[in-house]
Amino acid sequence: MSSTHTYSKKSQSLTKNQRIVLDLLQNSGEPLKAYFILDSLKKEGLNSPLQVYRALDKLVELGKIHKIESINSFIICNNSNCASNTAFTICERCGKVKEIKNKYLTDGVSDLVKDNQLEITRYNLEFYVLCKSCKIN
Amino acid sequence: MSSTHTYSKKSQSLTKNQRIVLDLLQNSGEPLKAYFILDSLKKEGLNSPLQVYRALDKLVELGKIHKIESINSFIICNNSNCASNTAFTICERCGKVKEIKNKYLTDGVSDLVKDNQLEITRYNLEFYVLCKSCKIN
DNA sequence: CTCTAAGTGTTATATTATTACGTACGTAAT
DNA sequence: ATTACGTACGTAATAATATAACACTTAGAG
Repeated sequence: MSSTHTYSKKSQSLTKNQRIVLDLLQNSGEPLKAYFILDSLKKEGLNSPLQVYRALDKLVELGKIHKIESINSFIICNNSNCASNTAFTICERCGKVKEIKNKYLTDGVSDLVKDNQLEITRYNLEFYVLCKSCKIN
Repeated sequence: MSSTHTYSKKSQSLTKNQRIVLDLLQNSGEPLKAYFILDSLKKEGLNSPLQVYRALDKLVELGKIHKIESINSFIICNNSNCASNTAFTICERCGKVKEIKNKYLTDGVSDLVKDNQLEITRYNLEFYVLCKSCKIN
């Protein structure tokens, strides 16, 4: 028999602010900066940096987005279940960022580090590259 | 034939500001923040953030120090020849940072990434860990 | 000596992020 | 139904991090 409740738990769903920030990042697909997000969502009712940062913090915690530390930007997560371990390439010339999905890579890194007798709780890998189109032109 | 010039390049020696910033990081061994460095070196004649950032930028470029992006801090380089590729562990509990020197790790990462058909120009890896003493206590 | 690249010193300002405080609201225990 | 609690919200103020612009100086190559 199913629950008599017809509504889902609050903890399963995002709040309005979290939702609109996530949607923006989702639609963009690119890394966005906090204050850009703020400007973009002024019309949705976001008025202060803190509202943005709180939403971003929560979304990072949930693994729905990632922070790219070296450019102070946030990007939608392309994978599933990578709340703690992330890897990106960033083109040095055009700035394009991609999340590295290759399981071989991330597993391999984990193994290498484990061999080094470290207890890893999470990691963030940022590879600066020359992307294909920038390599050509 | 080789050049007839006997270079004693300027690039071999650091300027005063670069020197005192490097010395501070060397003596500290810990990651330091730019404004902490500024405060610490007021007595040596550093008066503005820009003086610190310029010295830091140059030292990073020379590979003598590294920036740890996720904590906006700078640390003396423990290796040699790692201007472009760096890897750190950061303890989640006590904040202690160590540069990973294990050649096996960095070579391994390079290989993994090459297999992934990326042309890497440099990378920065930040592993959050529980360090030995924090694991015990 | 002269030219040039790199560095300096200073002021002002831009960018990124957090503290502090009070309010609102959903959930679970009483 | 009332209370207590945890989480999120809104707002103002401010802290922390980093760069722009400008004029001047210095070191080294030629």
